[in-house]
Amino acid sequence: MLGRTGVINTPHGQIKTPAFIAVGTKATVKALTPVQVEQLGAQAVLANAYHLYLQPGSDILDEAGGLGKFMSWEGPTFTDSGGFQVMSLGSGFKKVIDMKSVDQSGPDDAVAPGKERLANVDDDGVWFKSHLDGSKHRFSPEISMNVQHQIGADIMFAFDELTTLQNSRGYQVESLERTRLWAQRCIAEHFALTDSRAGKEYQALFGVIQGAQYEDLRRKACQDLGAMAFDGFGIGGALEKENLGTIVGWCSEELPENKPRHLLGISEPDDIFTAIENGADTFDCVSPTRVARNSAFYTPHGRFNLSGARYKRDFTPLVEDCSCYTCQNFTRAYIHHLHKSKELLSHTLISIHNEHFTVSLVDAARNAIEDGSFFELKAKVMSEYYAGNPDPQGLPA
RNA sequence: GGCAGAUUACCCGAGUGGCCAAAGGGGGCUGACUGUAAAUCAGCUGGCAACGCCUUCACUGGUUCGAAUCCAGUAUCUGCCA
Repeated sequence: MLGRTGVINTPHGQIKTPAFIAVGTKATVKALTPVQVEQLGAQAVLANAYHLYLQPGSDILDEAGGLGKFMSWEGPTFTDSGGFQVMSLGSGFKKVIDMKSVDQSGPDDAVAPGKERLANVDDDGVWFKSHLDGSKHRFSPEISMNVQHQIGADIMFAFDELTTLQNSRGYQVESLERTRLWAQRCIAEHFALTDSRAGKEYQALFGVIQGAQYEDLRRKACQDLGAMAFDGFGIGGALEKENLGTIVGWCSEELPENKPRHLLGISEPDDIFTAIENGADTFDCVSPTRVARNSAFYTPHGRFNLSGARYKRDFTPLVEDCSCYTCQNFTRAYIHHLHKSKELLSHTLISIHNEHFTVSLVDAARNAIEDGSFFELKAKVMSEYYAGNPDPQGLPA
């Protein structure tokens, strides 16, 4: 058991860990007001440097007084570095999943069929083609840090290269070394910027651990970055659901005990428990809100799609005992109707529920660690989540 | 009353002799979504005992080896002239 509880102190308050961080890529948790985000229980919000740099421009956030002030969120904030976009705009995330079983032998920089490559990596940084207007932009460790300092979140991430499962081991090694060098440059730039902004509140920098599914690479990355002056670490990269726990475990064993570990982009209930058990402190994920906009809702018995005709006359809440605003006030039939008639309120109501569900799950795990009932809770959650929905995603085996 | 035109699947709408159970939308149904190019994407959408059969393109009859497509009549609708 590597799971633990703790507290992350930020200029905008504490984060009790384990904690689920709501994703607000473009300085908004999609479809939700900050008041709603707070009331559903989220402790912090994570935005994205690449997106805010393109629109409205990180200088605007700077002028506004920083991310929190700009979006009127008073709690702690994070920014991702734009590293994820190296992959998603580079190889095309959607197609990469499809290609998993198709082509393992192609060139490492292969672009999915029918996709235009919008990012190209070199040792110094990345050329991005804006997904908004096609204009060309340069991101590097230094640029990412400057952008993130302008955005002004409490916790920032180092600029990294996220590889895919299709990349060869050779490429993973090459990429990992690039990410290591970039981490050093991020720290140097971060300190330079921190010095030049004397008097400002302390902002933390997390390094990002890559290394795909390879134990030696993961451990080495942790040792390398763990020795650097980071305030915490993100565990990122291509990982299959089955080895998520194992990989997080390797990282937790190697990384400094006294620094927080954030698992990037994970939120399915089983994954959360696996990750917490293996030492992850915080999480973020787009899933609760994205899936909500496509009408799927989480329940203790699995994830279901509210667009189904079977909910047309279902006058029960999304989840019977749920304490969220949505479940306290609305029925499945009503939200089904909103979704079918394309009313925007469906996005809001389901997002509130899904975020609340995920945040609460992590909160429950935290409490369970404290009173020693973590494994009991995990067993209960896991068995229930799959009982009503034996194979919700074809996983796990 | 006269002249001209229209009628296609749940809706809109292509198709004017065989490659047509019939393009394309919409709607409907199902599924996917894990550091957000995602209010997105994919599949299905006449019936069936289903690699084949049956019933459909307003209705009735006809021409033809073969008709959603051509002809005649009927019905309804739309313009213009009275």
